[in-house]
Order: sequence, then structure tokens, then C-alpha cells
Amino acid sequence: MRISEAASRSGLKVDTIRFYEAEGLIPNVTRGPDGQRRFSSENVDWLTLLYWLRKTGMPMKVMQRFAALYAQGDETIPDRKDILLDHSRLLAKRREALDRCEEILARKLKIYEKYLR
Amino acid sequence: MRISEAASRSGLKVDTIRFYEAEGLIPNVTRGPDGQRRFSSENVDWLTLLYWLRKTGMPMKVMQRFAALYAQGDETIPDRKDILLDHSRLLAKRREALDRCEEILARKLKIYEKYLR
DNA sequence: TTCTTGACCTTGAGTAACTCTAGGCGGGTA
DNA sequence: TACCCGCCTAGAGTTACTCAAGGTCAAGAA
Repeated sequence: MRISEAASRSGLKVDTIRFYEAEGLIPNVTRGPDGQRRFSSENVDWLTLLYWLRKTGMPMKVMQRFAALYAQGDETIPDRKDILLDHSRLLAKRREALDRCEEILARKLKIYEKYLR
Repeated sequence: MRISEAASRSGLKVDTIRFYEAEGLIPNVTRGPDGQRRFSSENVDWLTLLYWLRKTGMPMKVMQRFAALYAQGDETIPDRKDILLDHSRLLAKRREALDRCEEILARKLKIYEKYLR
């Protein structure tokens, strides 16, 4: 498939996919005879994973390392596993931050209510 | 108190506080006779609120509007309440993203496990 | 057949929100 | 006196996009 379909399936924008490719984050993107990118479903799965990792705060540098490992094949799975476990810990921290902020909002809103009545 | 104490109390970095002040996000910051900033505990409470709002994804532009309303006094409380309610909805979306990503990580890690045994 | 439209391409500039560096001032300590 | 420390400003650098300009090519309308 072409880039726009890969975009709508993965969640990433067309521009972002091109940018990610230039940054070496997408292994094995081929080109058709027209010079346009062609994405396999494996590519799209990969892009979807990147979409969620990025959306939840994984830095580009880590994604680059992750992509490089992915490109090297199955013997890098232990390293990739470590990266995802680290990210899982980051998710936990983010959830804590959301909870803490929610608390603060609730307290603030309560104070506003008092002023409004 | 001075900027470094305001920083360690609010969670923000010194540089970020100066940046926020330049962007008009911090009403009523005074200066001592030495030309250095002095922060009241009200300032620090405000900075702490900004810290959590920003950390959980509120854009600067919204924070600017929020700060402008805050500076105008109590009659802007309904507007400020709306901003915080909007932000609360954003938090819910972020939590969904975290959950979804966690799922994806779990699935991926399971696949890795299969390869590793 | 020519014209237009639309999806794709590249390169390079612009943006958001910091973050850091360079260079300078003034107060306290060895 | 010399030095260090925390503060100051202005401006450059960083991250991760995002958009704009200008160009190719194929397919359908006039």
C-alpha cells in the first residue's frame, strides 16, 4: 500500500512517516517503479507500534535504537524486550502523574465551586 | 524566596520558570532591591499548578490564557473552571492511550517470550 | 489531445517548549 | 584579594514534528 493508507492505518501522519523513515526508524520500506514508497502489512504493524510508543512518551533516540535492533533480527529480542519493559515503567510513572494532576484539578474545582455559590 | 527555592518547591526548573515568566505565565512576580526575582507562596502554588498542567499535556497557549484570566481576578473563575474541566477530559484521553499502549506492550512481550523459549 | 486534479516526491523553513551557553554582577568565604 | 556561588540577560541549540514551495506522474474531464 501507499503512504496515505499506511498513515490512516497506523495513526501516524503522512509527514511523520516520511520523517521517521528519514530518521531510520522504519526498516525495509521499498519503493515502487514510480519511486513512491510501498508499505507491507509488517511495515504498518511496525508503524502502529511506533505510534503508540511515541504517543506515550518514548524518545526518538530510544525508538531509533529499537528500530536498529529490530532490523538486526531475532537475536536482538532480549534487548528489545528490555526497551519495552523500560517503557512499561515509564507508563506507570505517567499514570501516577495523571492521577496526581486529577487530584489537583478536583481540589481546585472544589474551590472554584465555593466562589461560585 | 528566590528562584532556586521556587524551582525545587514547584517541580519546575529554574530556566523553565524564567521562560514562563517571559511568556506571561506568572502574574505578580516581584523583584528585590538586588534585581532578583522574589516568589511568594501564592506564586509557588501557581507554579506548582502549572507544573502539573504542563506535565500532563496542557499547551502553553492554554496556560497563557489561564494565566491571563487568573491575573484578572475572581470574576474569571467560570472561564478558568472550563479550562480545567477541558483538561480533565484530556487526562481521561491520555489514560486511555496509556492503557492501550500497555495492552500492546503486553502482547508484544508475550511474543518475545515465545521466541526466547 | 490538452487540461486539471490528486497523490506522491524532496528540500528546507517554521513551530513548540524547553534547555543550555556565554558573559556579567554582587555577596560571602579562605 | 581571590574565588565561588547564585542570580541576571540574550541568544543559540535541541527535539519532534509540521508546513510550504515547487516538481513528477497518472487518470479522468473537456
